Amino acid sequence: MAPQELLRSRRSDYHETLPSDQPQTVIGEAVRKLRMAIMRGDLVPGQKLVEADLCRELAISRASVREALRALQADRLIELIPNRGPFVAKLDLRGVEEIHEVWALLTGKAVARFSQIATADDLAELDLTIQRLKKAVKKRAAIDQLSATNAFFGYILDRCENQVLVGFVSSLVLQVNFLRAQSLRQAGWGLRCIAEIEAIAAAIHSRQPDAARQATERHIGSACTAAKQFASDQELGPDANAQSAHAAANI
Amino acid sequence: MAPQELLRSRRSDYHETLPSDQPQTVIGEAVRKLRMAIMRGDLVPGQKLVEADLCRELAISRASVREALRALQADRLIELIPNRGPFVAKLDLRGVEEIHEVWALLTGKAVARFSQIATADDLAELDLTIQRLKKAVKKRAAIDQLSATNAFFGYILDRCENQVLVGFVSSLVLQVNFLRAQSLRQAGWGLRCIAEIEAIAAAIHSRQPDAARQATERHIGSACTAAKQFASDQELGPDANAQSAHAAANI
DNA sequence: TCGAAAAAAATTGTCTGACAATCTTTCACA
DNA sequence: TGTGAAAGATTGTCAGACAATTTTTTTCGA
Repeated sequence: MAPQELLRSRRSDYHETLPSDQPQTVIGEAVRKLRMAIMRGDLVPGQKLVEADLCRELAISRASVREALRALQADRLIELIPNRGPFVAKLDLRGVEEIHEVWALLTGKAVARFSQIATADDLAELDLTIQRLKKAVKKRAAIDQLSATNAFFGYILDRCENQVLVGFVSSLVLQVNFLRAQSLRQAGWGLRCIAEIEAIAAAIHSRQPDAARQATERHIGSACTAAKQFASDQELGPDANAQSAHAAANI
Repeated sequence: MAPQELLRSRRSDYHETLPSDQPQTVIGEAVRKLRMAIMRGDLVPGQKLVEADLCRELAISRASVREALRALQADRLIELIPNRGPFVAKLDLRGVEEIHEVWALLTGKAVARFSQIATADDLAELDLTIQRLKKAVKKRAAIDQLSATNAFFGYILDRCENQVLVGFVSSLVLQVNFLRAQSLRQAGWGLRCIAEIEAIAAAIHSRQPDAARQATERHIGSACTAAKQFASDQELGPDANAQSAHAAANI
């Protein structure tokens, strides 16, 4: 009923950082908008989407909406249930754990390798992102904090020379981003985050791949703990959907 | 021009083993068929696909074909180039390496965990798949050999309690399967494969997670070496496409 | 004869409209 | 107060259309 306004192109989001392809096509644009809406939490997990509504919101045809939804489905951002339509993907506790587990494994690998091949410039660059992170935490700018964290790992991933790895990590980040955004607000998380990331950086600086990996896994481990507090754990049965759908009506 | 006949449902393939969802919808079925055609090599990497042809082949509408293609695109099995249409994804040497690298990492993790939690029944079950593998190698049944190998790792992955991990590995296998099928024919690969997998099994039996992981990484490492021999390395410029497209005309 | 320019044919991106099959909601009734 | 049937939504899929773009073919001049 009430327009959901997925389309407002609130730029200057940290989101731009991650996936920025396919700008030219209507469908690519729709995928981008929907992805952002989900990451940002405008689209609530479990919420039922109605194709006709999305057509209106995005001002595109149903055929295009459906193509976009297919793409999102493959990213596990939405579920397409036959004859029932698309739902924003929901993560239970276990799902959050699984994602973080793989995330830690992959990122740990990237960090370990990075610590072996990083140049002096790389290290300096990395330290800059840590400065950014500190500033963001100090001024309690949650979004900037996420952005800086992403920049830190993004820099490392970009240099690890494995696009497959980068793609997988991006996909995982996309899936839990809406939880991360919430857990950021948790008291004390900012400081802990700084400490953990500095530990990683220290290990990298001293060229200790294994220590760097372990530090990374610890960091993502605490991110997991934080995220789990916000995961829609309760298996409330069929009501859950209706509920979140309602919650989303007034985006 | 000449019909490509993607549709012939050559069953009793090992392919059924891996991805078997969405049977009920036209699009899901199309995705399945296209996936198999690619894995099997009926659709040559780099080949240009024409939507209208696919409509004819699969006997479905263009809208449906396009939805299916979107799904395949997300799996990196095809590339969708704006205004130029879909192409069967091509892997260069580096791509093959990257895939195997991540594959080894993820599978290594799964094997390590499995070796910690496997029950006696699990171990027995695992040994059965090794018997199957040996039989397949002995009678030089390439397909059965792949099937048995998949069964071995599939069993382990299924028990590792992480769907995300399983999903990623499946996706990777899908992408390199057509290469694996070729490299199987390499002389001596069967025996080496047996030896490597037995090494993994031995480490699992003796509950040595780390040894098991290393053995796994070694195995996938040699699979990578084998696969690389068949990867379309040569960057032949624009002709490459035309060429493979032609090659595929007589499927 | 060879390659560039122009014309023709194919193909893609996207939309509209349609309709049967399948959910959901509503409502009357026991 | 529950329940089953009717009415209303929504999805799955198709057919057809058309501008924009790409590819192929044809035409021509050097």
